Amino acid sequence: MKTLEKILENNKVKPTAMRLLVLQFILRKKTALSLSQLENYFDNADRTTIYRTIKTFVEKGLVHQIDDGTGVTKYALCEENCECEIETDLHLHFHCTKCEETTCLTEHKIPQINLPEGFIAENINLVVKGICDKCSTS
Amino acid sequence: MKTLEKILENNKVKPTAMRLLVLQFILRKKTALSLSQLENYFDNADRTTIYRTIKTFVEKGLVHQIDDGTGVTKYALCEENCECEIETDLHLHFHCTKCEETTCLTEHKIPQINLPEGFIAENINLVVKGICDKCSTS
DNA sequence: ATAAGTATTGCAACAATAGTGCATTAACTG
DNA sequence: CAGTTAATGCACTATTGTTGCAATACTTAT
Ligand SMILES: [Mn+2]
Ligand SMILES: [Mn+2]
Ligand SMILES: [Zn+2]
Ligand SMILES: [Zn+2]
Repeated sequence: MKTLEKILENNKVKPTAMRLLVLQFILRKKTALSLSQLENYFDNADRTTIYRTIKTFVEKGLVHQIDDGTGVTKYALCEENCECEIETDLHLHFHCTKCEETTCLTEHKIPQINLPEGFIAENINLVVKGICDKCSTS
Repeated sequence: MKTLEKILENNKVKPTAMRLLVLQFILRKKTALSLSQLENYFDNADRTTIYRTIKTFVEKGLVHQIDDGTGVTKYALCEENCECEIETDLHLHFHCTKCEETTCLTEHKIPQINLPEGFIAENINLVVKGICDKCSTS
């Protein structure tokens, strides 16, 4: 069980108060989160600070961004030793249309995609929409 | 070769002047387009009218929306007898990071995705980013 | 310990996209 | 032609994301 400070230091991020709080929030949450969720939770913190905190986390490879098709960027913790690019990861994401939560399916890698002649793939984003496990069994 | 009017009527859309012009523009363009591209092209037309024209086209199944990960929704003509949902289609989309054009790869269907227990898929969006055929051969 | 330099934060402002309310105009129906 | 419905134009709003800059906090060298 690593401390919050250790996690930040391992990713070469200086552990400031705000960064520790944001990291704690991300760690506790099992699904991906948006900036506005953080803004609502830390309602006396500055919007820009939260924005730049997440930006730093993304740049340092601590979290990855997810475009789940809702128009709002989501963020989730990277796996340990994760090799994901800055923009996306190789695993697929699930967006539940009922609870509106976005989940990283880290075990489910994106299958091989074959493209027409001349197209060169650099990055792939695969988002499945539907009903998540929690919502389907309740 | 169908006339523009026929295409609209087949989709139960009344052929107004603006709708015909927008449809013509979409038909001529081989790649997906954004609202701002339409706004720039029809620079004396009202933004809202263009917005609602596209919205009507989407609702009537004439075009489908594409979330290509750029943050700007793109629109492209549906194939004939296309069974695509309102939001997305079953084929994959390619976004070129060089020319910034988004292409429908209508022949390339999204492969079967298996999900963890309890997750129910309703819709899948797969976007590949990279270099398109035109940009890779020039 | 102090001063200088660097990193972080807070505030204000901006831009782009998306969307709504409502009055006006055009088209259609009897 | 009058009455009804549909489409358009204008103004305004909301949200997300982003930047500039001044004020703090933190670090490092004298
Ligand atoms: Mn993920
Ligand atoms: Mn398409
Ligand atoms: Zn759910
Ligand atoms: Zn290209």
